[in-house]
Amino acid sequence: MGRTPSGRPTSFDIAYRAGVSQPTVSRALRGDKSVSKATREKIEAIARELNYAVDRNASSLRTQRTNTIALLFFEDPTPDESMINPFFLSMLGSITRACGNRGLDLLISFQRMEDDWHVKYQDSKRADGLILLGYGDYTLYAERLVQLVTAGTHFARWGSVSSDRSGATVGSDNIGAGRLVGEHFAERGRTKVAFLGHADEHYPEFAHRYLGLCEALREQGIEPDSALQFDAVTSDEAGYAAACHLIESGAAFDAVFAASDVIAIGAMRALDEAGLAIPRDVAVVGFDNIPAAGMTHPPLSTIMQDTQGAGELLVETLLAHIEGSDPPPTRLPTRLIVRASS
Amino acid sequence: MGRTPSGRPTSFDIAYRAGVSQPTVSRALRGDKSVSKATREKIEAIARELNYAVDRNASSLRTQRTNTIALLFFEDPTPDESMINPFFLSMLGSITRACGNRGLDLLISFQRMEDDWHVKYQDSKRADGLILLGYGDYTLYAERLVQLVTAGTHFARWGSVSSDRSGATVGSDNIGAGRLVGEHFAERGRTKVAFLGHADEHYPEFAHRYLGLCEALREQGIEPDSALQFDAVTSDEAGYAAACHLIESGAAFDAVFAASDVIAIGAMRALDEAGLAIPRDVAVVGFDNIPAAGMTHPPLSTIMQDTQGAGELLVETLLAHIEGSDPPPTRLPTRLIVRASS
DNA sequence: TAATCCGATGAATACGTAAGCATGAGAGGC
DNA sequence: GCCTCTCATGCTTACGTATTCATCGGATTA
Repeated sequence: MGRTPSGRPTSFDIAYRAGVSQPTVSRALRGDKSVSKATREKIEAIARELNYAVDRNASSLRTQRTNTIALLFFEDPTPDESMINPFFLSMLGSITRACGNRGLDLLISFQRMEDDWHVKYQDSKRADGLILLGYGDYTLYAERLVQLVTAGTHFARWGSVSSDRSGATVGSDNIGAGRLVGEHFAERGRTKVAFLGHADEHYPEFAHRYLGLCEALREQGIEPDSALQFDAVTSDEAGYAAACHLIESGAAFDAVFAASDVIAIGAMRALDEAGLAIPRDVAVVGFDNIPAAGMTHPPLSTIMQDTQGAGELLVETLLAHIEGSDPPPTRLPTRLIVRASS
Repeated sequence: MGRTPSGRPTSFDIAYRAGVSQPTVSRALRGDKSVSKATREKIEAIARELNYAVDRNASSLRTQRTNTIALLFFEDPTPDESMINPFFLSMLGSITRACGNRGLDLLISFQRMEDDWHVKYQDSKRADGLILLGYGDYTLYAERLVQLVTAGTHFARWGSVSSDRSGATVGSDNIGAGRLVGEHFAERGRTKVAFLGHADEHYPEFAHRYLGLCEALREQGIEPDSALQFDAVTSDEAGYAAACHLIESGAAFDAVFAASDVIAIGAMRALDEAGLAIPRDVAVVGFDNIPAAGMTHPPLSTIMQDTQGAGELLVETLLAHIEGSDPPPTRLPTRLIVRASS
């Protein structure tokens, strides 16, 4: 009696039972200081008893905050839809954790990018902001970013840091990572280093990795040979194909730096089929430290990115942006994991 | 003029500009038949022009529907938080796609299970229902399921189908899959088949796989030896340990059926270290067909589950449940992928 | 003792939408 | 020429919360 006959209890029901008004219930449950301790405890007890939960839609409608962020993936169209880059899955894990720790809900979508992300998520009040995880042609992506910025959308993206200032950005120090690999090869006495991955503005992260590699090699007195760079997007097949082109080119090489582990795995298959021994004939280093990297034959040396920190930082950056500040881009350090392939 | 001075436009702003009332705007944008074509088009044009998006909180508050579902993971506590079972990641992909196709938003959480999922998601109107993906001790999980059922929560879970009827369930035909493996080994002339994975009520999916294996072997006149079953949860290390126990037991065996690919991968390492050749000395078959299964040495034979169909079916089942029906449990067929390990 | 102030609470309202009911203008039948 | 019927639209309200403002009893101060 005295409450909604059927269905979930509302703050009015709690209020009725506690002999107070609805606003007092709202205040009590939100921890407002102005509610006396006795009243608060009474209300909390009743709320627990009735399994009461604040209606998030009503709450969000009133406060204009959802405490939800949307995680969106941008990717090159692939034939196999079900494959998700393992590296981004690891990011997904760290982002979910970062959100969980802050009491934020996480909405995810792998849908191909459309024109209206800002409309669909922020303008419709589904989320307070967006986190963008992308791999694929950056120049296509960049257009959308500009749209988002002009629409006033709050977002933080993972990617190449220095390319421009379209919104808040967090990324690995790709140049530094490339340098690590270059130095590593130089130490091992490798001088003819091939790079498998795009090295142009369409894939700025890959380009930076290549740039760092070249810098380090030059510092060691080794002149990198641009004829040893072969385009590849992140896929097994692209890695295989790029390695085949490298082999067919007839150019001499004793090391391969693949712009991602997935590329490296494809490349190792090609090298193997060509009768080249790893690491004796060719040292191979990948990028991302995906789980599979530890299971190849031989196990793949690779660059580990700080996915844990990345998730935290992306969420933190996004929240700062939502609060109105303009957080500076951040570059995260990387680490070289040396395994048997190099 | 005539609209909210700053901020997003509302249906009232659209109405004002179109010279109609707010309800007409609402109806027009929802495709209500009772709005004339001319009016509808006018309203749609203005809405597009103003970048109008329906406020989801207001809409959900009014309709009591969120068009959102929550995807929750239940798992055994692991030391390494960042590792997510690759099989479930593949499910994640198919579920996101299934949701996307239906215009549903997907909320995800990997948070350790708490007492109040129903409160947190359904009672608070964050989601219309839940999809539960779990691996880990089922008996712990089952308690929560009962709570959810008694709370009237809408949910669909992935898992062992026949164990009980706590809510809507979708799962693979694990017994049938076990039989496929048993028949496969029998064809290959293997008679002493070990099983790595729990086979009790705590892990009913694994138990069914074992059951199917035993059935098939018996039909081929081979009596399965329960001394060749060794417990293992899904982890690399558990698989390695189980295989070591098997080897140390001194029992003769010429085949290993691992309850998951991750277990199989750990087991192959142990077999390798023990100097046993795969498949010459021991044939190995895994379960799940994770991406890494194709990259082991030798490539791992395994059971492929229909993750694509599973995602669709889970979403479909959940929606049916939300609509009030009580969908029957569904068992999805599996397929044996024969690679070099068997 | 009267003026003041503070802590705790209640009354009223706004957030933006969707749905039920009422209304009015034509169309058609007789 | 009147009545009914349909179609398109407007009026009003409810969804459940959080916030602003007003209130009121009691404690504090001069």
